Amino acid sequence: MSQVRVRFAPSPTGFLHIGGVRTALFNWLYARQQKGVFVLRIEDTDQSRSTDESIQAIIEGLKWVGLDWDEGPFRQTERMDLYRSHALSLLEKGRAYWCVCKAEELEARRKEAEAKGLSPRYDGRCRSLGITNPAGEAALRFKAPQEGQTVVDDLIKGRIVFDNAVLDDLIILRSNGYPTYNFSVVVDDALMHITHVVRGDDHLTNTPRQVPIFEALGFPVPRFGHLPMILGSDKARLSKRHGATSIMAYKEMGYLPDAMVNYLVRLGWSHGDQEVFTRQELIEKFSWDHVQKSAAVFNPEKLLWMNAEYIKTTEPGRIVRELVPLLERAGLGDEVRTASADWLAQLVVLVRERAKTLTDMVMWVTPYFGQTAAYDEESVKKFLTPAMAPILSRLLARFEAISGFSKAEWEESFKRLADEEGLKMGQLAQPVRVALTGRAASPGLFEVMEVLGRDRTLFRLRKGIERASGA
RNA sequence: GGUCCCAUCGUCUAGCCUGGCCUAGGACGGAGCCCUCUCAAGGCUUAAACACGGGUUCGAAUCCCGUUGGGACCA
Repeated sequence: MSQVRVRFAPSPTGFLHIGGVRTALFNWLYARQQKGVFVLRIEDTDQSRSTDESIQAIIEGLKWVGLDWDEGPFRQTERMDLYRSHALSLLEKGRAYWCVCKAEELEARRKEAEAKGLSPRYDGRCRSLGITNPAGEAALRFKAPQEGQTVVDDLIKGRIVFDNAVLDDLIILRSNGYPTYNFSVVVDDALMHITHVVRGDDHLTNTPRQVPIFEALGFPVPRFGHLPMILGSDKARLSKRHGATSIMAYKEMGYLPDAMVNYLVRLGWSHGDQEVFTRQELIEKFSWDHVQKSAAVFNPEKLLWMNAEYIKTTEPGRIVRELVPLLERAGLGDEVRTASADWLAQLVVLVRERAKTLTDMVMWVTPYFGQTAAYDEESVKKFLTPAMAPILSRLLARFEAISGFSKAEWEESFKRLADEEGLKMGQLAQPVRVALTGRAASPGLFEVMEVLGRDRTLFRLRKGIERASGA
């Protein structure tokens, strides 16, 4: 058994799409599992729509989700000679012919055929003309088989039979000298020795057109696999209307690449009831026969849940690394630089089960930087009332009386005071919470104090008392 | 129009190949309860699906045929 070689072959006409990432992911998983080779190929034959920025976006996106390729990126525009020479070799072999039909004529005949209720395929009128040296504009057409069947044993859909009688002689080289999509793909896949062509469902009907070309060229025909599409909530093909579709948009929104990969792989693939997989597990457990045949609706809520799972379980240090750039962007650069790695990790642990995204986390983590907390006015009004001031002062006095900081000790002291004042825990906790964090919602009070440390806890408590009694 | 693909809770899916263990399981989301210093997280409970119609069979979500409905491609 020869080595598995798979490829991801996007066309660079915009950002890297979620669907593209999933196609790449399935190929990548299979390559890694089979100790095979993952090739990246840029299908930029359509030069009018291809841009260098898009190529960068593809590379950037794949890197972000950690899908590394072993060969490439190859660009079709650098391989034009190959397509031309192989097209001409088909001509020599008598498997292709020059067609001098004009575009307008073809269009007219197509309409006519359609009007008669016939299928609008090329009628093959140049097929037997045997043109050797076309005078004017001419395209090269492939002599497609006209009888028999083309059978594709699809990795995902199973056995599919196509009648060759419905195939027409498709153009492989346009009159301008450029190869057509169906031809360049075949040449590339053949020359790159791709063993498994795994791509979107939308290419399924291209397959019976491509298989005879492999054969005519004398190349082995690869296995094919067609992945179902990803749909939006309205079951239409996923598009901007459904929200973000660019993979990098998810980075911007604070998603973790591992969460993204985990969510995407579960969109169409399953392993019993398991939802969360390490990357190693995915590589080991992935299999084509558990890939769903039908299209799947992209569900942002489940992705969000998945991301929260990863935020909760990923090693804090790694979260810190992802978070720091976002904190810098939020204007906390100086504070972050003076903070220790351990403290930042502690901070992540403090808020991690409340944050569903890294962007979320920035919001949760902000109050713990700096000497003072920014007050949320509504919370202040509600909890830092003049009536609370004397009680908070007594709390401050007790805390000050304890040298050093011990969570257990401070908590005990806090509860005793609440008890003596005839207050429920919550009645005392909320004002303190606002004093310490500026907000009415936060992690557990004593964990907050621990992260703040003794000095800042006391400082913020004093500030809170000032605020409650005066201003 | 032709060819091809697809069809289990709102969504992702298990089960289908190798019929009975399925009064159809899990997950997200929803509802409710519990926990609780707030917000979360967590725990428990709950509603919710085999597209339809025929066959085959003692028995069908599972096999076969058809219908319907989606989708892709070719233009």
